[in-house]
Amino acid sequence: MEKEIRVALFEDNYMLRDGYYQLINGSPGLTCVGAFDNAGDIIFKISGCRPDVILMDIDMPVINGIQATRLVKEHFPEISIVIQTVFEDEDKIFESIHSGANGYILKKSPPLKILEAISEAYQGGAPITPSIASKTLKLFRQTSANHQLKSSAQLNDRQREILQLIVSGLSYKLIADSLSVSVETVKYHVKNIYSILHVHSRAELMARR
Amino acid sequence: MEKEIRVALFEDNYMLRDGYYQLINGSPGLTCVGAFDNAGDIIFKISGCRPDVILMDIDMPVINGIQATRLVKEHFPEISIVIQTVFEDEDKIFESIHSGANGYILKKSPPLKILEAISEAYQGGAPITPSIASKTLKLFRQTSANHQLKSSAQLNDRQREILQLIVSGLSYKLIADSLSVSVETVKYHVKNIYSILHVHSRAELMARR
DNA sequence: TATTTAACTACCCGAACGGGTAGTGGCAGG
DNA sequence: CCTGCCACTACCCGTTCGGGTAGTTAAATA
Repeated sequence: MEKEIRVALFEDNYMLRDGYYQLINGSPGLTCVGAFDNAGDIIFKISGCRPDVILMDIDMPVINGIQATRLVKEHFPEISIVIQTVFEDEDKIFESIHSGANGYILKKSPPLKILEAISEAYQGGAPITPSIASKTLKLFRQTSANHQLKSSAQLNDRQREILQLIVSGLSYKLIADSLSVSVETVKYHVKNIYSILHVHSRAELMARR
Repeated sequence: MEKEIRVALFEDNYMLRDGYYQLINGSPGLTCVGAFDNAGDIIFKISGCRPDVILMDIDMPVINGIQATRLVKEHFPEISIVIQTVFEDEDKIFESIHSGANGYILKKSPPLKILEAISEAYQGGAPITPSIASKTLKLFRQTSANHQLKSSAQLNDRQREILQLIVSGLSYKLIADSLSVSVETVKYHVKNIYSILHVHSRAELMARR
């Protein structure tokens, strides 16, 4: 018999975590080597139990599943991570993919599907719920389609103008003065820019170029 | 008689502003075409009075003299700006120079020196108090000396490591987790990095590269 | 051994930021 | 005329940042 797949679990809901734990350990070929209710200090936790696959809840206290995924992938790129969520939120999917997650499934998936997802991820596959799959395709069309002219394409003139000032290191107030509009207006545009480019801060914005 | 030098005044202290106004208008060859107690909406104000030289207080409400200078230089690079301050603060000098100011003098300078500074700035000179001059030289040695290996030289290993994560767009919390240290420690290092590189935010930091 | 320095941890506070919601006026197309 | 869209303004709220201050520990130096 070949090696068992070592699985670690991150899920803040006690009932769910316990359920998954039973489910995994009850499956031949799978062992749950760790179950945690948050992803704080996740690198340390991972170092302790050395999983092959991580089943990661997306909504957790301390740091969320996406951030946690990014961290793990930085230190242990060989570990497969399956992100699990209740939502089919477009942004969450986008971020999950970009955080390096291998799969993205819904919590409402039947237990059998979850076990399949773990195995599939371990074998190098990309377990994805069909409804998720279609959304990722849509996102890929939007973004990696162009990919380099992306950054400031798909922005209108005003947004591009403000983006320019943002990346010059100016604050809302300075941008507002520079354009002779209110600070609120600047915030309005920046919000839209963030949303279009799928970032959430100046730092992320500037890192993406 | 040649054209008079048109001077605009930004100074929040009423007494001083009035004094300067009298001083300038009392000098042959100089006209005070505007005196304001703050630099809010400065582009509009400047557009209204079209000065050749601006005498700018560094400490003002709404937006400070350095920010104001940056704005003016963006829109009217031909206007000469003399920054005036009570402090000989190293950082302020550094920022003033980088904001594009033409001169930097102390408020305690005698009136005659101030008038000279205005004329000198108008003629393309760089009026600077001697004590300021020596500090600028020191700063230049530190920074523009290297200029491109600057950014991460003069930082130690730990600081360079954290800088790397900062420019990747990570938050304090994520950096902390990534390095397995406390958020406070990360803040500590970032503070030092900012201080060394003379910036005050992620945005400025990333703009400088 | 005493002193100093570097790296780290911690707490505090005000300002800036991110994100949500909502309302205005103008202009285009139905 | 109504509807939708767009640029803009505004307010709210929770979080993050930036910066000041201070205390700990360990190593280096005197």
